[in-house]
Amino acid sequence: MSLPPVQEPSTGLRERKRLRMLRVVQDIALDLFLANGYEATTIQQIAEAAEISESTFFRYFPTKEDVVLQDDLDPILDAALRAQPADLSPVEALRAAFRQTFELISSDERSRQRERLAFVLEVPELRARTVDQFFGATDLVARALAGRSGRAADDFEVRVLAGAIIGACMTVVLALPTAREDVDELLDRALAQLQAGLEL
Amino acid sequence: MSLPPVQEPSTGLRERKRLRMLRVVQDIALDLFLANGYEATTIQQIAEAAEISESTFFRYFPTKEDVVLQDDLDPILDAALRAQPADLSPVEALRAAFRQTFELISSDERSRQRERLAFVLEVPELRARTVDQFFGATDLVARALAGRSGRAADDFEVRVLAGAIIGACMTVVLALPTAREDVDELLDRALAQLQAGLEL
DNA sequence: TCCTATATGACAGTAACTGTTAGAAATTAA
DNA sequence: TTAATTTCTAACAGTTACTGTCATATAGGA
Repeated sequence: MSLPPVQEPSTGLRERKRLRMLRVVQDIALDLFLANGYEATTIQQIAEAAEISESTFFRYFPTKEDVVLQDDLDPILDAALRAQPADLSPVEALRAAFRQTFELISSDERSRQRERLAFVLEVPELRARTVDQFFGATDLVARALAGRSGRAADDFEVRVLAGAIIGACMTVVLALPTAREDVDELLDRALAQLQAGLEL
Repeated sequence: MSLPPVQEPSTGLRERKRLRMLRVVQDIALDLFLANGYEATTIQQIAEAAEISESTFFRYFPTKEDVVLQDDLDPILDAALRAQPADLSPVEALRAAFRQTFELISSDERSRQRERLAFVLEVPELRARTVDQFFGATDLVARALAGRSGRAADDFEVRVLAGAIIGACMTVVLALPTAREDVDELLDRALAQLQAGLEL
């Protein structure tokens, strides 16, 4: 089960070369950041290490932050969630979607991703950018809940429930860098707790 | 019931003058932002309009964002939450704390605050900065939950529950600009839904 | 009233971007 | 293969947020 690129259609040499170079730049940048710190590393240094111009850097990534943040996981999770059978409960569907998505990440890539996440959470500038991911995820879950319950996606109660679910997942992500368990196991525990009710 | 300054101790003339000027700058800056847009408004323009130097602006606010974001509400909410009687359920305590905090805001200030919130949510740079407020709020709630349930604040289940509560509140904040109801009413509805269980 | 501490303004400098332009490389057509 | 066209790239100048330094001014205390 290999991880397919999101947009297959444009498969010219130029596009593939660009994509490959883009990943290389991300890799080099992360190494530099981890070694010398985020602020201390300039885009000029990244450009020099990757042997591209600063112009090209900004054509690849709109901001310095995006060189760390950009990945293709969101649409994959989205697709996985939509692909879940309709008779699953919303939380069950989410649990399954998470599991499938994380299975796509190979085990050597997994430690790197974990390192990246820890770094994102500890750099204020990068951590801040995760808001929109949370908001987007809430939208996603709200739509899934709406589809499975027959209510509107902008229904207040649907949105509150979606927010509670994502909020719980959020704490898992935060706890991850210091936890010894795997992501999917912690997510599973959190969602199971929600399914069982909110009591302590 | 007037809104007391957070740090009473340093009440020198210099300090009061500084604080008053700081609020004036915030007010002028928000007007400029609302009129011309966040990015289009430079710090130079704000400084000129407020008749201070750019140096002074940055001595007041560490970043351009903070001139919009900085306020004293967080410690007040914190104090209100701590002041709730111990026999209230966690969610009940939170509802009461919210109600008390919002009562402190006078009605003419309230529309201004609402305008500000809508603006913060629509400017990516400002919206991004709300993450840490969410994380901080989750910590706050986790501690409150821990204190009321006799469990540790870093207990996994405590944190998941705190995350779910804050996640639900988050959707309320997001819905606020387009809602006709008041904040405290919507928060109350959301928290009541959580208390009743997570079903739809 | 003098002395000290702190706030302020002016200045120079850095780094993240933005926009433009010329040239190189890849795609398409002949 | 060659020619025409499109698209990617490098180089450059310019703007703005932000940092650090230094001289000056102003408030608080003796």
